[in-house]
Order: sequence, then structure tokens, then C-alpha cells
Amino acid sequence: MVVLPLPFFQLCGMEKINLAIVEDDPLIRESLENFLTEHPSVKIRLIAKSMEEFLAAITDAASRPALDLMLMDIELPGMSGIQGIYHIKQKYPELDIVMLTTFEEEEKIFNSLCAGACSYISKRTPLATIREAIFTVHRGGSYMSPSIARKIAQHFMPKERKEGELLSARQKEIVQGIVDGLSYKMIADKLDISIDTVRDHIKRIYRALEVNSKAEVIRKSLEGEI
Amino acid sequence: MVVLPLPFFQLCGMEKINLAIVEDDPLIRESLENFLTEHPSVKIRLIAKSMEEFLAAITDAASRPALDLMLMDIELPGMSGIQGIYHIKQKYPELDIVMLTTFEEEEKIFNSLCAGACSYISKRTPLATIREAIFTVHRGGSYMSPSIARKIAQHFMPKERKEGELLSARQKEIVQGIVDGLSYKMIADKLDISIDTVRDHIKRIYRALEVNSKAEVIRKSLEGEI
DNA sequence: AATTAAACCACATCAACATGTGGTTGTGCT
DNA sequence: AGCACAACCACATGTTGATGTGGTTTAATT
Repeated sequence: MVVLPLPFFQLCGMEKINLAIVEDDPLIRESLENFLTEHPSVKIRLIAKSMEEFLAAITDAASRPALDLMLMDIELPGMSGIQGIYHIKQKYPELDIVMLTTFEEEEKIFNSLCAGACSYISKRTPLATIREAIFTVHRGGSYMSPSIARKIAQHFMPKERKEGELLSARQKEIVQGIVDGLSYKMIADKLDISIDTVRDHIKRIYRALEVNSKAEVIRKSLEGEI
Repeated sequence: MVVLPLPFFQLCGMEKINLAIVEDDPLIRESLENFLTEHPSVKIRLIAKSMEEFLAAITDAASRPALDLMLMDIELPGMSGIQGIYHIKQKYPELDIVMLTTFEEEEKIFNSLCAGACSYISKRTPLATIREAIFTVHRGGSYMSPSIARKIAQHFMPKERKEGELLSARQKEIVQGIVDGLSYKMIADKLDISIDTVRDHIKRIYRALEVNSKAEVIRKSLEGEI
């Protein structure tokens, strides 16, 4: 995803971003540290080579650093970044977790998001972009690398039209109304057709999907089968 | 989401992006047209004020313009942008659809993505950023505005456990039956209780969840709210 | 003992749903 | 021209769902 960089002054006056980094590759870790340390709005509080090292450093409340955001790899020696999120969130419930990784397949992406990551960046991303992403996340937004964002969009996108798709466009509109919890009358009013037309569409939808109730239609729809 | 702008030369040599715009607000429509027309890599093929106008313009295969990408609002007079995606995809199955809208609530976002949009941009986004997003999408990536990306991340994020769970164990069994598409009678038979007991449970479930229909219960359940 | 809550149940009314049968119109195809 | 299909519509019947009111029993808590 591409946007113009925010003017520097927009971050002046803000508190510093307390950052942690968990990265096993020494070159990447040092590049990140060197680059991010240069910016006056970023304070690197903790750097670790593994999840175990990181968790050990935050176990004791007395010595635990205040953190706003962390950059974390997925593939780490020992516990993975994804597995570590659960433990991290116990100590820092409000922490913004940004995954920084080479993995771009759906499983890793959604496992990260479902675990609690709020941003997912490909390691092929320039350092300046990573820094902008940190600022964006800190302001309450999120950053996904363009290829990641595309995968997320594709996750939701209807699957490729199969030969002989089960439902027509109009029928799908009716289904959407059902899924939205509308009554037949409401659907009729919304689509500007008669309630008997809605009933007729529903009869055909039930026949096509081999179901006999609204509930079954809703479930098929929400589970991506329509 | 924020990234450094791509160097201009990266797009040189590429074919022009054949673009369509569907936007009812005249000021926005003209701003977009004027700004995007300036770039040599963008060719605006079609502009419409409504979905109906757009669909009318693409009905005839002989006069239908070649399109690679379109920018579309959601709230349009008559058919909404989301509703129109079904029809558009029939004529342009491979078209990249970028939603450009003021709406930022989850329902619109996910309805758009589920309908087939591959990018969702807030109207508060600068024109230069919109143009960069067009290039990103055309290259196979996607762009989501930072606030949109955050909502998507939050959609997957585990929900905070509320104090005092809403439903009892038995109620959850009833809910499972509803989600499975069972009728009241079927649930009664399955749990070996009377249909009036099922009705009573459902009354209490509806009150606890603040809903009034099976459909809403199913939706809340499949979306992880129960 | 008294109270509360969950689970169970009954009866009632009205609206919505599921399904059947029958029809017209417009569009696209052969 | 004839056919098929989608979309539209009407009327009908029986079932299911939503909701209201009222009740009993059991277990846990105070």
C-alpha cells in the first residue's frame, strides 16, 4: 500500500513511541535498531533475539519497560511470534503488535491477525516505510503491505465463479437481505418488489441450495458457501 | 496506511490503466477526473453519477470500454456501489474494484470486500494517495486506508472477554441448535425438552443479546460474539 | 426460612415463514 | 417462430417463530 509520507511535524509534540523489537536475524535486527533509533519520536526499550528472551525480560513487573508498540518476526528460534502474542498480551493488553516477516501466505497472515496482531508488514518493505507504518499504527490506524492487503481482500472476495453458479445476482441480493436479518416485507420494500416476489425468489434459493430454512441460508452465507 | 511514493519511472513503459469512476458528488467526481487525467499512465474511460448510468454504459458489448480498475462510491442514488458489484463483475470478471467512500463502519467495509472489492479507501484520503493506491492495486497489491486496515485487523482480533458471560450453558446449547439450522421442534427433540421450554430459552437469549430473530443470533454466533 | 436464579412447562395471539399452484413479461438463444 | 429462463406477481394453506402471561421445581445463597 502506498501513501505520501506524513509531514514530520505531525509527530512533533507527541510522546515518544516506546518500541520493542523481536528479531533473530542479526543484520535485520541491527538495521532496524540503527534506523529507528535515529528518529527522535522513537525510543527502543527492548530488543530480543527470541520470544523466550523477550518474555524473560518482561516477566518481572518492576523491571518491565513501558511499551506502546512492538515489531516482531514470526519465525523465531523456539516459540514463534504468533504463539508469543498470547503471552505478550497478558502483560501488555493494549500493546500494538506489528508483524514483520517474509511469510506472505494466508495462513500466517490470518493466524497473526487472529492472535492479536494489528499490522502485518513484509520484510521486503523499505525501512522508511516500516517507520511510517509504526507512526500510522501508533496513531490508531494500521498498515498492511500491499501484497498482504491484497490477500486479505481476496480472503473476503467471492470465490471464482464456478460453472453454473447456484444463484443469480438478484437471488444473492435476496440472500443478503436474509443475512442482514430483514423480514420478507423489509426485503420487498428495500428492493422495491412485492413480498410474493421475495417469497418466490426464496423458494428458488432454497431449491438451489438444498435447504429449507432461513437459518440454513444464513449459515451457508456467513461460512462463505454463497 | 503509509508508504513512500513509488518512483515515477517504475510505471513508465507500462500500459495505461483504463479507469472508470462512479461518484454522485459532482465536486469529488471532477476533482478525481482532473487530478487523475493529469497522469500519463491513467486513462479515464468512463465516468458515471450512478450505478444505473454506469451499468447502462457497459451493457452493450460492442460499445463497452476496456477497463482495468474502477473507483466507486458506496452510497449512490438508486443501486448502491456494493449492490452494483455483482452486475459489474458479470461484465468485467477480472476488474479491480476500489471503494472510495466516507463510510468507515465494519458492515460497509466487509460487505464491500465480500461483494468483491479489493481495496477500500476513505474519502478523507489525499488525491495523491488515491492515485498511488490505484497504481498499487493495478500492480496486484491492495490499499486500505489506515483506519480501514485497523478495523480489518480488529475484526480478526480476539474479543475482550466481558465481565459476566451473557448466556448460560444451556442457552448456548440452544444457540448451537439455532446456528445448526434446527427448528424449535428439532432442538426440543435433540435436547429432550419441550418445545415451550425451547421457546422460553430463546426469549431469554434474545433479551440477553438484545436481538429479535434467529438470523441475528446466527450472525452474532458465526461472527464470534457468542 | 426466605430469596433468587435457572430450568422447565403451558396456553395464547399474531406475524412471519415455507411451500404449493398458477400466471405474465422481457430477454436471449436456436 | 418457438423455446427456455429469470424476474415478477397473486392466492392459498399449514407450520414456525416471536412474544406475552402465568406457573412449578430445584439448587444455591443469604
